[in-house]
Amino acid sequence: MESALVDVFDMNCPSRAVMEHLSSRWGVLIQVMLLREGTLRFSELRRAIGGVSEKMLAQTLQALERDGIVRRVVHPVIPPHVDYSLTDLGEAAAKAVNTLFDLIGDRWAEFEKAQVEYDQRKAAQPL
Amino acid sequence: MESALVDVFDMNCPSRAVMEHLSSRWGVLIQVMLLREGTLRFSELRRAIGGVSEKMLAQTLQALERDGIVRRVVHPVIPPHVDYSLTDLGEAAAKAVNTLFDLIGDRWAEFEKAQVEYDQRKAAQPL
DNA sequence: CAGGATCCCCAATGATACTG
DNA sequence: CAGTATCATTGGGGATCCTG
Repeated sequence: MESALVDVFDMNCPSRAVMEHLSSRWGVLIQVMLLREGTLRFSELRRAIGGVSEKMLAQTLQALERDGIVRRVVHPVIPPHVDYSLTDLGEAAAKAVNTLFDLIGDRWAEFEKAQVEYDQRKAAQPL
Repeated sequence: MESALVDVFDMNCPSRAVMEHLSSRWGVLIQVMLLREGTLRFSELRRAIGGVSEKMLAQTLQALERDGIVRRVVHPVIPPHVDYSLTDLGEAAAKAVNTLFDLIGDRWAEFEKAQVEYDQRKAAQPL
């Protein structure tokens, strides 16, 4: 069971911020991509993750690095070369996130069915 | 392996939206709370989840209901009584999300350590 | 009690340009 | 290449009031 001192349901517990980094829009994609590929450069991540801006990628990577999820390795060469990979802690987090991805992929038909039925129910009751 | 037709790394794939609902700020808290408690009323959820507004709770619950994650049962009484619980699909999702919560709780010391070290590294290099 | 409707605003996000 | 700095935008999100 979880420590009583770390309560993510408490608005002011710092764990809430970490949870938000882990589950953030770009954070989840970065984690899963790094879990699959092992190590990627900044520009590789940018290309792999559709729609992410440089700013958001850099910002999200920094948050994840600070939380100990992502490892950042700078190779002192010109032009610059920076590698990103998951820490041990990050791998554990990424695996959980990846479970969500698999769930969506594996049971996609159920998601679509639920959405269609919901929309039909809504459309059927004007007021 | 996952269907090639469901690619969350593709900006325009509808699965991206579902992933964002599942991992949204309030979505993760709702899922875990319902996983723990089974069934809760609107006001119970509101009280259980620190800092959520009525608007965001209603809005997030609707998104999760549409995706087939949350089951909404209305009891036709006065005053109104509405129960929320997880569907089978929702339970699978919630378990994955709960893994993240446990990770944060169990390894919180590592998160804090990483943050402190990151901040020290930053402070050590003025420019 | 469960939410719908409104108003409002700040912060997250993105586009662009620039630098080591 | 790997970012940082700046600026513009908007819509997420909250507060409030109202209703079945």
